[in-house]
Amino acid sequence: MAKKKFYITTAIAYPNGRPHMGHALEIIQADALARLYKLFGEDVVFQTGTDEHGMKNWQTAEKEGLSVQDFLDKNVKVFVDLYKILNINYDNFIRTTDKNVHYKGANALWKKLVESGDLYKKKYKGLYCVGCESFKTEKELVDGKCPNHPTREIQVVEEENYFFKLSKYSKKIIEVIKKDEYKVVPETRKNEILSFLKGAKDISFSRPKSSLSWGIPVPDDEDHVMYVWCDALSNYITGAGYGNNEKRLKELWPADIHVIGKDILRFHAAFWPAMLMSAGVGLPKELFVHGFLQLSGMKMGKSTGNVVDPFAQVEKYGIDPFRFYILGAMPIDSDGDYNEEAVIERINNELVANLANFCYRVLSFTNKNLDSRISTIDENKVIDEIKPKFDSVKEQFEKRDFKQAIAEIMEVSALGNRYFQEKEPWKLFKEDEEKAREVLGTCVNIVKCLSILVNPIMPEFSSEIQKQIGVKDLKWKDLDFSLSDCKIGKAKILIKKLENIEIEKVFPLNLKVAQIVKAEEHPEADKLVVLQLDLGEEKRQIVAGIKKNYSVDELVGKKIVVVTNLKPAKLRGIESNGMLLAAVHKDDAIVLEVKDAKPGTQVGFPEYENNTAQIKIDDFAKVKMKVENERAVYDHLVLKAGDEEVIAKGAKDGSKVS
RNA sequence: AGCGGGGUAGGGCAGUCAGGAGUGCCCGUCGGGCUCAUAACCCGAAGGUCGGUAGUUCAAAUCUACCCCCCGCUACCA
Repeated sequence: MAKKKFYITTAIAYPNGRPHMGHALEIIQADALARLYKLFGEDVVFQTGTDEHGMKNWQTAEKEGLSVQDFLDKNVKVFVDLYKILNINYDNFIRTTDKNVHYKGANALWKKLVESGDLYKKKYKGLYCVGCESFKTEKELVDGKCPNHPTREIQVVEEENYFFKLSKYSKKIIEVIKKDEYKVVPETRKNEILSFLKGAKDISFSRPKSSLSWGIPVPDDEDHVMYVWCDALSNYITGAGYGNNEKRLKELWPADIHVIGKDILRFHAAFWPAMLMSAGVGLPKELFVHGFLQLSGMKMGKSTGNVVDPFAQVEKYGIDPFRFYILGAMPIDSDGDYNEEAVIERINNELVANLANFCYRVLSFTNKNLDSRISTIDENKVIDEIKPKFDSVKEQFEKRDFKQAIAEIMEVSALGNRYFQEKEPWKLFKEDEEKAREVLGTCVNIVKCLSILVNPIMPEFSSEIQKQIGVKDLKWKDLDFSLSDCKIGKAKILIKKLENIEIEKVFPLNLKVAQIVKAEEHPEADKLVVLQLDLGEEKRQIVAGIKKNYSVDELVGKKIVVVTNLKPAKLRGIESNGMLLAAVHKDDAIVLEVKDAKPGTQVGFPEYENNTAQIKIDDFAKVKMKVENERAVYDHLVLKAGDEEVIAKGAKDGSKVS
């Protein structure tokens, strides 16, 4: 029998829109693992793909005026393009709309579950929200309404669906997860799923064709379509040959690692193993669950045009540095942070200054002063210090802690830098060339080892360094100091320090100075006042909730700050076209004012661009501005109208500005 | 509100599960060294009541209980 291959997968992406940073994160992590196990000498098969059924895809396609298939083809291509740009070395790309491979496999799996007696039909009566297109539980409702669509009525809908006996398997699954036969990494996720499994109920496994037409038909029952579990999760085995290529399946399955995000833990650590058990298929060995990337400083979302686009980021920072940052940004058991200032900092001060510079420094020195030749190396202290690091790096990789693995690698090059400094070869080579050759021999070997260690993270950099040394395709077992009496190639700078990079910072609000020309009490409300404003070029009417704090008379003539890009709304029947800014602390509200600035003057922060796109009230609520010293402060910057600081007179420090 | 994450030096983090002198990393600041290298590298210093209170203990950043504060998600969520 052929040797078992090392099979690693990512979750399949839902190609309903463009790929975002999260997709980049997951595929980079999986790719790094795939490369790691190749270094270890495994025969790796790496699969990714797309999850193409479901109402959302269907609807979005319709909205764009395309046939579903055209829509999907178009979107999937963008994912494939991204993976190419990211230097992702996958072997198989599975699409759930693939009739030859996937449909066959999914059908085979369904039939197996039927044979095991684990699928049964049940009438399901549920509370259905048309807005969400999904069933809600009693608990999720707020005052009997869907929290996301409070204006719509919840309908009681009765459907007949197939159900899968998850409950039958929950005990067994708890066992295998506890024993690490199905290893859930990290620990926190393992605990989480174990507590979920205790109360696991059977799951709905199909949808009537009438409510979900875009999916795989249930075998022998035309009225039903498979729900996402059998349709999507099954990709891991169908792509490996289940139901379509038994020989291949034997080589690949069980999967060695599934890489997924924390949001789909339940499906992979509970539903999926239960399905496999029911079908009599072995379980995957490991489930590696990553957190999310928080896009700090720019988390305003789509409406403000502030989405971080992985394509643009790679373009800006380069593939390897981007991979380096992404992998280094994720703590093993919590969310990571992506912000461009940190990206630049880490690339410049760690990647370039420490590691890349060490490589160049060593190789170019050897080129220039030693005729590119190194000799045998002495037994020496630095080697003893470095050798144990190889195991530490491996250990961290095996824990899937890329962040720590990178930290360990950086220590190797830091040790190299220190050694170079101590030995002062730039002096030594003038007095004792042979001695200098030994020192550089040691250094070149360190560079060689670094090129191996760093390979899963930065494949391009790794192979380029090896090229410069004159070696190729080194594996983990080549981590040694055996390179001697040889000539190296020409040194080149591979990763440059980033300078003059512009980080586009957008302040989500478009603020202007407005003078109150008229103020009246709102006839229908006891908290609101209606203000007529002069904004220089234009007039506006806004409604503000400050009746308790100000009389209408004292408001007239004030020059205040108004949000001008807010979607207009009617408040108790009167249209409000904007919102004034005030410092709010409990029941106090103090209006932000300016003295000299003319009506219509742009208000903002010179460091930020002002967003002009219209935003919704929820987006506005996300803007964190606070009072410090009677000034409005955002990101440590003081809000200004031209040169003039905007004042909230008498406002307490820490008051929210809203 | 529910769920999740967090509060450790001026900023950003690791350390906490298996308690043992505040140990460490990156940036910033200050001082020194080096000049091979991408103004990179090396050495050193200043800077902390480890969110609070109470407890367990010979010993608590770490364990227990209670409390306070921040953030994220319910949405393009991998």
